[in-house]
Amino acid sequence: MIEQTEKQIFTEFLVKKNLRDTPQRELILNEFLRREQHISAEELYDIVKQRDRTIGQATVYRGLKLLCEAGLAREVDFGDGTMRYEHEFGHEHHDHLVCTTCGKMVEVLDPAIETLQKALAEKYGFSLSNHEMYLYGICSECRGK
Amino acid sequence: MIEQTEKQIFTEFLVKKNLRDTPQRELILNEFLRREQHISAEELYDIVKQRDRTIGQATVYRGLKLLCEAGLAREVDFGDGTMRYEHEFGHEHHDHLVCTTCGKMVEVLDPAIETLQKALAEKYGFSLSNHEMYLYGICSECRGK
DNA sequence: AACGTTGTGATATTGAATTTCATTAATAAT
DNA sequence: ATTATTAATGAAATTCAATATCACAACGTT
Repeated sequence: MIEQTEKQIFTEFLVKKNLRDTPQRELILNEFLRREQHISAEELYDIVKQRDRTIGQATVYRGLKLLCEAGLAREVDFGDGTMRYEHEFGHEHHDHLVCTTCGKMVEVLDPAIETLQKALAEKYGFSLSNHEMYLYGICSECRGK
Repeated sequence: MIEQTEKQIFTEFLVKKNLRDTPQRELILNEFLRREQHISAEELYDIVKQRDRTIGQATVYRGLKLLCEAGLAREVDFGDGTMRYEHEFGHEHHDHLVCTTCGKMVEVLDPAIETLQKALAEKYGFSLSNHEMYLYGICSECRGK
């Protein structure tokens, strides 16, 4: 069961960092794992509030940060002023192809591009640690109209 | 003289849009053109204030928006919560290679990557209109330490 | 000069994200 | 177990970039 593994990772992370396993953190983790879409801290806050009326928004922000540190979540910035979070575990690195008309988002990966990126960085003496690539265009459906 | 050309572009843009040529807009344009680095609205505001003590910050924000619309500036988002602006005119499209240690930034362009990006988008039925690519790594100087 | 339009600057507002801090809960020590 | 220690929480305040509001000023036209 994958979720089991992710919870294990989180628990191990907390232990290693000398952080505590709290009901709030469990709840944040569970609700985050339960959905596959990109989600903002505020959206997740609304969701967890339904299960724990007293949870604070700061706790959700803090919790999502922890998930990132634990390698379970990753920040995604679509440039609309709100940071979103996506699953990291079980999802290989990928880039994003976004339709500027309907907002549809496709996760893409091109090994050839990845290789060239590394080579490009090295050409300038950089050792590449990570990258972000967002491709913006119009999807076939939107173009059909 | 390049600046002349850029001012001409701006003037033509204002005429075409039925907007007025004001001293504030001239000042914002001039001070923006005068520096080559990426600059934030707030930074530019501090600069133009030295020449016009009464200029408002909103005017600078609005002015930079106009420069973007006129094709003279482009927004760059390094993900630190502040939007920066770079020259667009006379600067072909390029991507960014950023050192995560010292913050050094290099403008890069790889035609092979550009081609593959287009192909990748088309593979998913998207017609690519633009893209953003940020490569993060450590430069040779920082690695030497 | 009078009018309508656009621009400006001061201020207020927004909205995401973070900080503060008193209180509460989890862990460790006894 | 009880207590002491430490970390986490929640409410509220704060930060900061960016935007909106609005009275007033500058301009252009007739």
